[in-house]
Amino acid sequence: MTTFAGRILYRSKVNFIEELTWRGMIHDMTPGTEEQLGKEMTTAYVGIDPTADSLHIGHLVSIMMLRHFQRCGHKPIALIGGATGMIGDPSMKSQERNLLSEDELRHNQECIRKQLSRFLDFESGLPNQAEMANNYDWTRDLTFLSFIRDIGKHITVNYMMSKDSVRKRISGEDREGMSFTEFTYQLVQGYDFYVLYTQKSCKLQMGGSDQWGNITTGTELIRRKCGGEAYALTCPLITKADGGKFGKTETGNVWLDPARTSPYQFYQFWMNVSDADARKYIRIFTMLGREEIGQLEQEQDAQPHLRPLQKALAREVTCMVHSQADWMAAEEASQMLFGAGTAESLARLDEATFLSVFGGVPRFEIPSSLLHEGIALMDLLCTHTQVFPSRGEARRTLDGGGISVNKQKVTSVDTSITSSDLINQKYILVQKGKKNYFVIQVQ
RNA sequence: GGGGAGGUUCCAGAGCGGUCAAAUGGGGCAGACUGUAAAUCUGUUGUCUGACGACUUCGGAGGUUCGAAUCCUCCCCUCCCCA
Repeated sequence: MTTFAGRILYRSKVNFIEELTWRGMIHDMTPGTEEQLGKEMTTAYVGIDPTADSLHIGHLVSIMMLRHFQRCGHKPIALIGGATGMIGDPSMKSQERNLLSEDELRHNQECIRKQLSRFLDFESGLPNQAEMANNYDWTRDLTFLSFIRDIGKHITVNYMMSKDSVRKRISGEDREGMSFTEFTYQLVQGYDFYVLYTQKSCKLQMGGSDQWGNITTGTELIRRKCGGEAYALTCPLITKADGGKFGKTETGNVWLDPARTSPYQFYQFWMNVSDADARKYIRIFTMLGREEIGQLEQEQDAQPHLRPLQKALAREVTCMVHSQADWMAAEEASQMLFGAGTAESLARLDEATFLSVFGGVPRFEIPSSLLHEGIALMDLLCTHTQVFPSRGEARRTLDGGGISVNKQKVTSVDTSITSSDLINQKYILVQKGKKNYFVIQVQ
């Protein structure tokens, strides 16, 4: 049909929209988005809040979108929301944000960039090499006057008020009202899109479905201010089948930084996903193809207790975020902990194996002198280590049969621990509930 | 500026002078059942104590009272309506 070189190049690649569609990653998009992507190499961005120096798995969906985008021959931009992050998006219902200093901001940005480079190509020199931007750079010196003159003039309050995120806050049952700052958020974000559109001819913004209103304010601003055509594409918010929040564990966020969430814990997070969620997540968080996933689903149906989906999911994501070695170590540890591990097999472990198995398990250190006379288990768990935050909680858990030491259930509050309980003369393995392991190491 | 409603333990939300560490629901944690799943059921959910009990909590500061989350005063904050 056409001989235009660019078209042929990009037509030969996987179709981005098709890819995301079968993976269940498309919630909504503006008309013409697919045509735009078929026409030429397109630049798209997603926003990332630099609130910490590590990403967590809540960011992973956006990252995967960018990853697919780049694989399909397009150019991804990761936009660090240094400025917008200070305001707080009303659609997230987030309360006050603390202001980051510029140093912190840059530090976080650098760390995030490193993490992103595992997913995106930032340095091949190819035309669709990924880029990073920070909206603080163009917002910092923006004056209020120029903002309301040059940007605010193009968007009516009526338009802004019609957004769900705004409407929900000013009408309806639990209206809370919103500050001017929050109200302005969509315009500030829209301005980002405008800047990227004019400076990097970025024509598409992607994000979670809660971002739809904010994104379309951007496309609207681009249309009104310079008559340009820009597009929006959102993915469904990741949910859990039981309605809980995705990406949280008892201990909080699941981070990509191994110093914050060990590869073992990371692996365990994915292993513990429910069946229903595993089907959904494996499409979103892994690059596995259709056939492979179909195969795994059949296996899951046939032998659900083997958890092939969870295993594959945990393997793929752990390898992608951490490394193959980390995955193997995590899997080995899991085998030992959840497999047929008994008190005897535990005692038989040599130190090297023990360490490799429990490397990712939270560890506490105590001086060896504590054990000479023997020590009350309660003291050990509450005062000398932080396995439990309070004695009351420790006692309650114990009463409910929730504490095991070296794989053996503890039944008495008066249990004490001595040197003879040490594995390899050095370690004590404590379980809080079935799944939470702690290692106490003697110094 | 005027009028109204309200700030309670992780959240929502009762309590409105003692019987309140504070109902109920959600969430969390643990147990049973299982497949390291879901659903269900059970226990638990301020700190210390083996237990009796002690101590710190109901926006903040004072006050009334034998006794306050509950009454009074001032202050701070939030929301709604009118201007």
